[in-house]
Amino acid sequence: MWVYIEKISDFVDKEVTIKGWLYNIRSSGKLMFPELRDGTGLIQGVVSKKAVSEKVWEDFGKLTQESSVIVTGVVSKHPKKEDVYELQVNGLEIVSIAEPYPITPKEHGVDFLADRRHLWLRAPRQAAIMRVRNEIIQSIRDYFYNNGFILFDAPIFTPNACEGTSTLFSTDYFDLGKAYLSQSGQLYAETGALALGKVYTLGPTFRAENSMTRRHITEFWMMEPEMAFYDIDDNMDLIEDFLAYVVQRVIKNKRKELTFLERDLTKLEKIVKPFPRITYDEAVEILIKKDIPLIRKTANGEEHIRPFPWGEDFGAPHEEAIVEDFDKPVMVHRWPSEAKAFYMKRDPDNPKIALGVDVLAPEGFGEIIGGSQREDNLEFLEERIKEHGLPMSEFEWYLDLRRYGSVPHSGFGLGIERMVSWICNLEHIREAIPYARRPNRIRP
RNA sequence: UCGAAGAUAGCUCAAUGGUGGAGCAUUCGGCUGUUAACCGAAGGGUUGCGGGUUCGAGUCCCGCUCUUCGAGCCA
Repeated sequence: MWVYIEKISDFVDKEVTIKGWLYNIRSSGKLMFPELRDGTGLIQGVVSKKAVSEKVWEDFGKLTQESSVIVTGVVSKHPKKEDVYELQVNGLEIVSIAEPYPITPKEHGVDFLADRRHLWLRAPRQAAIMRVRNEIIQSIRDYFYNNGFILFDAPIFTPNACEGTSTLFSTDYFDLGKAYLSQSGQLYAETGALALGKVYTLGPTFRAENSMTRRHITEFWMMEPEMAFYDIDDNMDLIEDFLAYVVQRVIKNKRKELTFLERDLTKLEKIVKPFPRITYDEAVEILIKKDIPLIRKTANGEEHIRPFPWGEDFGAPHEEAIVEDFDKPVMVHRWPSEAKAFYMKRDPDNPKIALGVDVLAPEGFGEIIGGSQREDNLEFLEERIKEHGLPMSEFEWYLDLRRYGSVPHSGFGLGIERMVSWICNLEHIREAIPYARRPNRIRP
């Protein structure tokens, strides 16, 4: 009977068939130990020369790394290791002998591996990450489905820029001139919220930023919920409830994979409600207390400005300093409006403040969520579009949301790959998606 | 875009300005509990590209290309 390796413990002392690939093989005279993988896990086979036919013995000798095989044998417990199973092999059918495989069980450089991403994904580590990614996305879909949200897919081709055109990829669009690849589905999600109440988008987004860091890719998946009649505080309530749900569910269902990735689960287990909420003002106080300067690049080097001046956005060292005292995601809210996007609502009590919130993941993973209450006043929004030099005509449909039954509403955007990086404790975002697109890489 | 480091065998890396090596991978042989198995042998190189200094350059100098790491920008 054909079984998958992840279910192998249900078949102890039974004969089973495994269909998969040879991951590695060791031999010791009259014994061979082929390691088999089938996409769901790894299992070690034991081939004893006296227990198998001469043909099976010889065929095992021909196998190369990643050769595809159908192996039959009896499942047994490992003689020395707890909760580890082996396959006492009695039959082998060779499906295909692999050519010399470039990715050996030894170490490789990241560029070498990235060139062979289509093969690298077969590695147990990469497969574990992909399983965690799958669980994260499924948790997100289940959370929103079970909480009354409607999946509302935003278009990828867009005519306008949400926040300036310098970071947009463009392409020709028939007789209509340029189309841009979406860098956010938010504006469309807002239309969905006013149509359906609570919606979310989940799809690829694109940023033409020449950012060569461990936290950036040019094509990434973003999940953006948008809720009518939610204010900034309702928004933060949702963020912490949602994040805690996803993290706890992934720990529960993907413990084996996270353990394999050497993730410290005690740190993830602490991700439960409530999360710390601090205002931008309080965050600046922390920076001043810790004497973290604002660093400005100048013609002849760097200028260190202290104390940290109110109104400036935070960089990596600032996020680090703010988060290091907490072991949960930190929600920093009520930002200087100057530094924030045109669609964020101004604080009615203080026009210098925008009702935005950034969520900084612990352990130095930085921003994983950006959100806000949206500007719902027609005149204010028109003003903001003018201030940002954006073409009013492109936003008429967006402004209609403020003309026809405008309501307070809020939402946020979560970067899926940053979430995966954080939960798996990855050193680089390139491992968080099957095929990472970066400024210097578009293949394979 | 800026800053730093780097590019040598299929891979990961050594080599004081003086005959380019090792481990792994590959091929062959040995071994009845291996697990990044081990032991023995063999094959494998235009030292990223172009120029310069020198009796002599992988090594020093100049230019270019590419990679990695960091910063900015952001999710």
